[in-house]
Amino acid sequence: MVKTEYNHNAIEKKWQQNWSKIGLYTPNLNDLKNKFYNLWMFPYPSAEGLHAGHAFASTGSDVIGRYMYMNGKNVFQPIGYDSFGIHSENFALKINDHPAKMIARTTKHYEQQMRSLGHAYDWNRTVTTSDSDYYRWTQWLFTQMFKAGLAYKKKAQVNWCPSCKTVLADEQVVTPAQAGKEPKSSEGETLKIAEGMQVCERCGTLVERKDLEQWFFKITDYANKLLEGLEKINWPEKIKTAQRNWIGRKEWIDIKYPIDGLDEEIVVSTTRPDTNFGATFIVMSPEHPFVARILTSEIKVGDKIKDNISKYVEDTKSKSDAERISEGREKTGIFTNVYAINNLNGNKMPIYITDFVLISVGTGVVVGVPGHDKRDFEFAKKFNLPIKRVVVGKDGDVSEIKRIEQVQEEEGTIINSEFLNGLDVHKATKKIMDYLEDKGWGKRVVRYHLRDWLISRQRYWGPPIPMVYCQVCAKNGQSWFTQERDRKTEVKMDLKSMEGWPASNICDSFAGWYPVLESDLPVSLPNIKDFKPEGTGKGPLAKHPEFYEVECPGCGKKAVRETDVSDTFLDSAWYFLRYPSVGLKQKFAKNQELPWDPQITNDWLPVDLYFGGAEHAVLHLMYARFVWKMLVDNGFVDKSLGYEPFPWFYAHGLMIKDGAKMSKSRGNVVNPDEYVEKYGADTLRLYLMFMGPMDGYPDFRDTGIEGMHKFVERIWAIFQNSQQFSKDQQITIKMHQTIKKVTEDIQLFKYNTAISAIMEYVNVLKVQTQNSIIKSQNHKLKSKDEDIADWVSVSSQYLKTLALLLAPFTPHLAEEVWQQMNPGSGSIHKQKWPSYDPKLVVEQKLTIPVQINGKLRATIEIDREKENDKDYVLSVSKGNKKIQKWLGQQKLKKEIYVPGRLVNFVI
RNA sequence: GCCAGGGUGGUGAAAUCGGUAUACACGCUAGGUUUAGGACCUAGUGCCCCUUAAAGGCGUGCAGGUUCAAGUCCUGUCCCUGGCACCA
Repeated sequence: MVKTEYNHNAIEKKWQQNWSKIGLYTPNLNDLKNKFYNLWMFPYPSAEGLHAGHAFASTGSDVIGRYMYMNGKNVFQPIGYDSFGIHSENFALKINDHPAKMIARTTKHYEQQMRSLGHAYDWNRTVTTSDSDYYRWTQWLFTQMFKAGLAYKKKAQVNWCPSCKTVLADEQVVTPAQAGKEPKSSEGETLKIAEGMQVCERCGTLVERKDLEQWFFKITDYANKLLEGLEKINWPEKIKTAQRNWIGRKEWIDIKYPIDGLDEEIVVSTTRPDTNFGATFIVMSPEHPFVARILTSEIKVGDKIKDNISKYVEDTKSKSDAERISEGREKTGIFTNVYAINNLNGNKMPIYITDFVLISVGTGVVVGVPGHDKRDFEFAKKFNLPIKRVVVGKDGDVSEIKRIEQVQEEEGTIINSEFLNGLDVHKATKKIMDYLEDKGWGKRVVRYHLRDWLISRQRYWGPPIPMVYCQVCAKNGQSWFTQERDRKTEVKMDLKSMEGWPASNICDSFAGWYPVLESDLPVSLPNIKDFKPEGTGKGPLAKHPEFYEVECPGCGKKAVRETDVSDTFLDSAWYFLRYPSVGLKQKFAKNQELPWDPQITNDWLPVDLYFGGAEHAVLHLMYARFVWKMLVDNGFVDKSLGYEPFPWFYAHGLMIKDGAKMSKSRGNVVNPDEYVEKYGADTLRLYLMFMGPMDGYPDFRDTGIEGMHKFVERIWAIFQNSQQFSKDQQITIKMHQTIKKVTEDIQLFKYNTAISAIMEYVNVLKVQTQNSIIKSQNHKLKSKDEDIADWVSVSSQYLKTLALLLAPFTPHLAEEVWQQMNPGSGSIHKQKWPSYDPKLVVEQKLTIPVQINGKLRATIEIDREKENDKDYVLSVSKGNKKIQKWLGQQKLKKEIYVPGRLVNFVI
């Protein structure tokens, strides 16, 4: 055997340079035949550099891209940097650097790292979200949101991270487990994980609530569209479920109860009216208008009670929602001295005011059913209210009955409901909803859990929100909307046609606000030194009059610019639209500038395969879908492209190290660079893909990668000894089987089993190599008997196939051996993926297990042609010595033969 | 609490229209080669019984069931991971 060492460093570098030189991965985007837009979620360039988890995910995406390439697809595989935003800024603050400087450094480092992994990225079309050339369009997107009536500023109780010193969207407030961080107090001390903990997705600090005026995007307008769209897309079920849960569509019923002695009604909302027969009281949020009317004495309840209520309402004001509904907290409340009447049974129910009922949920009034609800039960115990349970019959929902029995042991009366007898929860709910609507006592309402997207951030490193506020215009009730209305009236647009105009009826609420003129974009982020967040509720730009003092776009007088920046997730909500248009002229349409070329966009979108992490289930993946839908609805993206940006999404898993998620604080971050240096990118890629299924949570281990390195060297050795192969039916069959297996597995992202199939094939070749050494010595003597030409061509076919199958996993090695074998034939990555002959994937000999009473006792070998000859197979089985011994004098009860699978004798 | 998904050797994991459980690797053991180590090569490696071999018994979280046959299907149960949650 000839031994030549495989110099991975030199060979990998050589091919990376060559591919770049010949532009192998820069597709001609005007060639639309078989387009395949293969997208991997772009990383944010942290100061620590790319870690092995990135390499795992990106290689997974690269393998399928390369496979598609070899299957005749015109693959576009771009890469960029999510470099704007809080994550990058936090790193810059940590290392005491300016984010702009840091990003310039880290993106360079990332590029170098990603190039070294040998991914097939089109380096001519990259995107960096902090470039003004990019964020100009993020700002443009904001103005379009505003003009579509989908952006508004409102004072609200919002999530506040005391460490990042900014507000956060609901989606960015998570459990410590989701953040993958240990929870921290606002002082930065590490806390023990407790149930219900809500932390900042970025830094793990316990989130607080603050009342602040903030910009929101009306994603709630799209709740139903976001929900419906999930039905048609090829996404993992768990991601779809997460989005469904987050959108939280539920059918409620608002039920009217007359108030005893008053000409009033109270509207209670519920999703479980089936338990309504067991209602014994009503609880109302302190913010409810009914309470306000008590306090103004419009509704008379007596002075003493009124005073108590007034005090209780005041007390509640100091408490956050989270605090009010926190588990285990003792129930509090005030009786109003007013009763409501349950239409269903005429029962009088006392009305209480309590803080565990939130005005933001339903109608802010809840009917108390202590027999069926834990909170109501606690409340009833505290205020000595009756407890009643509704039994809906033996055939009812089992868990429901169990729950009832549990309470029954404690106290209360049982009501047998004939009305709902025998129905499960869903049917009972439907029946009573129908009944209540028929009687006119209730009305079905669809409600969503989804909340509007809080878009402003009191930080520096982001696109300044391109909005201007003018006090003069505000006083006059003027805004962009009033101007637009006037303009439209002036050009004699049919006013009726404006009915659908999103903001035609909201002009008032936007008094004073103007988007920055499109021609004035970008609103550049000034290079300031005091960019550190201070936590005042205003961003660092608020200290710079030279930034915020501007002319009003409406009246030309002095006005102020918004000083908050937008959320990072806005940057990443549209980047995939930008990639194909990078490098093209900015002015794409006749009358309107767009961030993308409409033609190229129509040709290349939507994304064919989106490859990314499951952690973005309700963040990026929800925001991007929303933005896309808005762009389609407002004519910026052609309807014909469909209403979903990612029809196919694959969620890869997460690599761990020593049983935990990689993080710098744990000190378990694996840097791919040292492995690339020591073993080569091909070995690393192969190891990462072999560790386990792509959607799993593989643990990185050094010993594993050493094993893979040996495998790579073994492959190299086989190619260096290629002349010693001879034709062999066993190898031919194995080759066809391997092509089949690898092809099928890659399509299912089962790279680990695809690689093990290649290993089996290599093991067969290896045995052959050894046998060949002996054979080739005899060969000279017998060469007349053999067809040498055939011998050579078959031999090279075995190896060519091996190289082709390896190409997506080990692109450099495959290229090197391919060029050795086929000089001048072009890159292996442009070759056609091998196909298999279905006739040649089956072996001529079959091994059939023979069982006695279902236990394996022997195996027999038969010819493939005899596969369906039951009598023959059974007689061979009975002729087997071991089986004869087992059968002996026993009576054969039954003989089973599953053709080609097994034989079973029952005795 | 509700909704998904999952529990297989010392380790990562294969195998689910029911049909040879543990493929492929890692690790380990023994031998070869080597001055030694590493590397490489060969053999072995689920557990139990046994001097060894042959033969056998037991084995996919646990307890049952269906079946000629169960990791795979059914019932119950325990545990783990993820999503939602005093949402009324």
